[in-house]
Amino acid sequence: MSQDSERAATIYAVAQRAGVSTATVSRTLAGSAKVAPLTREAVLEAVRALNYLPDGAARALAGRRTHALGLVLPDIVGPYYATLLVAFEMTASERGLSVVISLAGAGSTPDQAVRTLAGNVDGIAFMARSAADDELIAEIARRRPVLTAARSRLPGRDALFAENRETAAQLTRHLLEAGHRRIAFVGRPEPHSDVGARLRGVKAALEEAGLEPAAVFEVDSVEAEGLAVARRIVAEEIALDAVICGNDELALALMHELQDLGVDVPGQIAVTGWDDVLAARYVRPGLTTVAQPVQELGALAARRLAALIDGEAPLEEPVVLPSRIVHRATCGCGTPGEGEILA
Amino acid sequence: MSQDSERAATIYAVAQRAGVSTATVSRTLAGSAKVAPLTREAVLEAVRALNYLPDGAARALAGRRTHALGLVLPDIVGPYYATLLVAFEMTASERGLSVVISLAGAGSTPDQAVRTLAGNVDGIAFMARSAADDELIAEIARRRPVLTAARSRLPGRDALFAENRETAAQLTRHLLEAGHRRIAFVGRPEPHSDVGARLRGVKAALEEAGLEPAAVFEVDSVEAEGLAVARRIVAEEIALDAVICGNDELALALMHELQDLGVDVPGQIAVTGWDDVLAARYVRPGLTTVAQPVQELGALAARRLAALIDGEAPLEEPVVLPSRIVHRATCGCGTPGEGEILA
DNA sequence: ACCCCGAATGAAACCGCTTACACGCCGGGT
DNA sequence: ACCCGGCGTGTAAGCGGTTTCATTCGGGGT
Repeated sequence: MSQDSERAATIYAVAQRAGVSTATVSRTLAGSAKVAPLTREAVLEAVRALNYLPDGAARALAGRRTHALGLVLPDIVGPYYATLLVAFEMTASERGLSVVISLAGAGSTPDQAVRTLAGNVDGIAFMARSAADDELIAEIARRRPVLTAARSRLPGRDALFAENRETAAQLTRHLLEAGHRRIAFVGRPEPHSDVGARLRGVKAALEEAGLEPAAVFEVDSVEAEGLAVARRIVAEEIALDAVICGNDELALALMHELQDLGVDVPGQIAVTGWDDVLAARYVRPGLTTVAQPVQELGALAARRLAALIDGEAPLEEPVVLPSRIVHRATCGCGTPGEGEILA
Repeated sequence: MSQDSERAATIYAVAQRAGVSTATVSRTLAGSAKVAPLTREAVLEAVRALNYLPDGAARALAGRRTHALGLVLPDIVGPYYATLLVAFEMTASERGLSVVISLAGAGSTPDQAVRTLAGNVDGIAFMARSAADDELIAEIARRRPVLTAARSRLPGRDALFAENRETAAQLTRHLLEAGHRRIAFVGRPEPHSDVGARLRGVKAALEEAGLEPAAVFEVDSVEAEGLAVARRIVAEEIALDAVICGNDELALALMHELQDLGVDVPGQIAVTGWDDVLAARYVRPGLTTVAQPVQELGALAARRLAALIDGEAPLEEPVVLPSRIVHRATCGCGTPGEGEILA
């Protein structure tokens, strides 16, 4: 046996040892109502003596509050979700709430997992392209407060976003100002995805300049695809001044391979990414990319969800947090700004 | 209001609508005991019609099982913990268990958070240098199955590790074979930490060769420190052939700065890291580092914890999973092996 | 001395589900 | 025809807390 076999002490045992009723123990521990100092001491001493651990399930059942937030994420590794998660958890735990996560991998039976999750928490935040579809979220929303982040919005529910479109347009204009004309995009612009919004921003900026994308490579955001695109560009001699990638993995792989194939970055082809991962700082030349407000997104999600659970009204409008272009060297603008390694 | 105000359907409502008792509903949903096909259908239809969502708290209370695993991590971002977490969650969810995380940040009041967590789950995995100390873990262990990973072992409890010492020794020997003699170590070797074990391995291998570390820079594993160490090495003209870093962040920052200061890596100074982060593949020259079996660690932790909860006996011996040196170019051995970007 | 009030506490009714136990029913063996 | 054994189902007792409501008790005001 891993744990001691003595049956765990209950609130009744504590009450008995302290010579009070369970109500008093409960009140003492909750710190809510008034308890006479002497009584309080007796209770606390009994708690200590019995190594009493309140049962979360019983507490949740009686109090009609699990004090837990659900977080549904795609099963993707990488700094983006890790950062989000950390910020979410920290914010939740500051408020005494715990976090139950569910990685709605496309493979499994996410519906059931999400439903079970819903039965175990006070509210759920659905992040990005997690496998839960709108219909399922709507179903859950009828029973629990719910919120979405970086994901298509549900009418009447809180929605959080990191800015994509305008930032992408800005990035594109920057590239245009640096003299690039033949600009390509790499990434799969799925309907309501971030990457889709980025492509729209790029197109919009290009259109302002009377241009259109020199090419759009619709590939998944994984390293192997970046590599493949680089090879295609060189092999098929696609004439390009710059390529805007939907994320950093893509950009890093593409740039690395371009260099291996003898292409000068950014001299011949400029490259940009999105996310500002660690590697973006360390490759040479430094990768120009976009830093998203991931921490803020995670923290805000937890805060809003807690507010909704406390009965606050949903926000009228989606919240859009600003992203920030990090100028390094691969955009070829010649004036690298910040983005250096913090000293 | 965020969610519909109609009171959520309970098992009683379902039973009534289906014309059966709550026991039958429970049995049907649990899929455990025999239920007549017709009855089952009636129940399921009632569940659907009422959009019934079982209350996890009530279920846990009655069943004396939360069906949840606790995971305590340091509040560190980076691919290591993200990968661990993903593997842990996937493995848990395959078994129908949910995962409650707690980031035991050194700052907060981790003890209380961990205790509360313990009251909400069937068992807890303590990972790496999370803020929970041995005493606290021992206290929890008296009430719940508990396991540690990449962390000092608790007598009588399961313990999982990634190999550190021998791999570090191997890495050191490799450096020696490449002709390096003056070898330094960078990282803070805290008592039971991974980094400590790595330093011991380095020292052991050096000793075999009749050497000792040319220097040990005891700094935290953050970029800024790597940068600072690089500057010291150059400014103080410390004569070094190679520097083994406790993790990749340190190695990347150090190497980048060394290069900026005109030092040839690995020509003048070889550099190695630990963890095999994404950036290790993309810097030039490619960073030689050590890949840890993080996924396996996470998955195994979940599997073992589930087993302990099911009453299995703890393992007699700690489990040590092998790490793997990824040879790239910064070790200066001239024969870069694998570690290329996956095509 | 009496009354009233508030503070501290206790009794007990839930919260929604699981499950031990009991029961009714039906079919096969004797 | 009778008995017995299972199967399918219902009854009801918890699981371990929270919270409402009532009760007790000690003072201060008049």
